[in-house]
Amino acid sequence: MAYWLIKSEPYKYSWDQFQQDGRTFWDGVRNYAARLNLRAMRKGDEAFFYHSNEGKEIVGIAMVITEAYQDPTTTEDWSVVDFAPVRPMTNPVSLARIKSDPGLQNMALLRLSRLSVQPVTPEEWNHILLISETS
DNA sequence: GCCAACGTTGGC
DNA sequence: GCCAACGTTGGC
Repeated sequence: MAYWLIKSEPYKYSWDQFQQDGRTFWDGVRNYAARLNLRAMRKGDEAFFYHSNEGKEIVGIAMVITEAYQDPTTTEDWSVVDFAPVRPMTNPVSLARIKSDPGLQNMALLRLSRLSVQPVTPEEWNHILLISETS
């Protein structure tokens, strides 16, 4: 079981919209590193749902329900993954909070800020959940 | 709105 | 295969 972080600009696709939809296919990835990460996802993996640009915080948890398949919005070789919402974070965890935490300095979110689909280590995952529950 | 970071494209 | 130019992302 692996952990991930997926980014969305809330004005394009927000956590609220995601919860209303009940499931969605994650399209629009046009970056090779992000594509590689999408294709490495397995059913049951969980991902933090992060609002970029506006909010700049982790707002919820999503689960992989269908592994990577051809992006239906293009004939080129890109993939999408189906996600369903699991639950909102107890409290959102902001980018500023992550930046200020000595234990989270190696997160891809900080080091590879432009990567829209990125792996999260189990340690980072648990640490962020703890922050969410205690802040 | 600006700009740094960085991935991609294309000329050589 | 190198690297300059360019476009995009995303924080501030």
